[in-house]
Amino acid sequence: MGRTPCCDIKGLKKGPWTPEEDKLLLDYVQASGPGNWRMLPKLAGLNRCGKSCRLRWTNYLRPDIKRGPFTPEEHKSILQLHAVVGNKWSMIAAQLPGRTDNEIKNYWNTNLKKQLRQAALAGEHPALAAITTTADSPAGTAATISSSPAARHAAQWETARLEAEARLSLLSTSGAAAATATTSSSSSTVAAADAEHSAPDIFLRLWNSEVGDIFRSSSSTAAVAREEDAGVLLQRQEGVLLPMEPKPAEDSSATSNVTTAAYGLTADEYQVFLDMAAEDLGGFFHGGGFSQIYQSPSLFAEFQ
DNA sequence: AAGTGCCTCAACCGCGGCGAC
DNA sequence: AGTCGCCGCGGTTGAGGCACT
Repeated sequence: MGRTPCCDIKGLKKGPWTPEEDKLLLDYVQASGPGNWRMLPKLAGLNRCGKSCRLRWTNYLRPDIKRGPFTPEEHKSILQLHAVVGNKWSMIAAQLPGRTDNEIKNYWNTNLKKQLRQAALAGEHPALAAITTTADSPAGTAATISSSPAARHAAQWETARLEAEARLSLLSTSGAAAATATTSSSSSTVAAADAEHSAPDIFLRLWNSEVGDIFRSSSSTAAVAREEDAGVLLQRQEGVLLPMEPKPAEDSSATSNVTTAAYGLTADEYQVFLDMAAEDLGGFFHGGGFSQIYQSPSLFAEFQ
């Protein structure tokens, strides 16, 4: 390849946008619509790369962007969606109308992750401690999981399950505290709202569903050995996932065998499992997500 | 009032996916 | 089938604002 990135072109402006540049971009997009970001700067009279223009539009200038602090519903949705899909910010953003992936990512990194870590360091949630610390470490869980899809998937499910369980525990604790304490902090507001909703956790519901049954039955026996075989660099210690010493990379030709062997499934069976999970989650996502569920009593009842 | 450290968030960077050729 | 180029995503950075001493 070796293609020169568009932003390497000399003379293009970088850094903060001026109001004049914003107006040029806004006027052009409103007149012609977004698209062809590569050509847009030239057509709009901007001395910026297309990438920068797209980012400015999607994260700041778009008219449907919602400003202001996250609501308790949004807060909870982010927590639960993150437990299910991980750092798929665009996927999470798609469930929160008016919120950008960048905004959610920042919110998570500066707010939610800190909250979880503080709770973990307080000794209330050892599982969270392992998750939040290893996830931050370059040599931690996410970074050291092998490239095997099955291994990644197994680790994601396991991590999400532990995180969801710990979070439920955290919410029940903080919710009870919020019911007795009368502070005005945003976190207690959120906790109070959570306690008020006491809604089921999407991940635990999925975990306890038919999809989870299949996953558990196919992966529970000799789980540790399988995780090692599959290259999942984790070890379980009293319910806490800890990073293991890295093993030499698997031969790529053997990866598909490892994939299915890790679960004790044939390739077809594994695909069926993935399809079922996708279908279950897909229905959830296409149904409008958590905000939709919370706003609709019938949907909420159905979800329980 | 000045200095310092922390936090937030807009913006950048690098990479991968995917369609066009 | 291979290459090119655009787009979008996730991780990271750093300037500016804020709180604290």
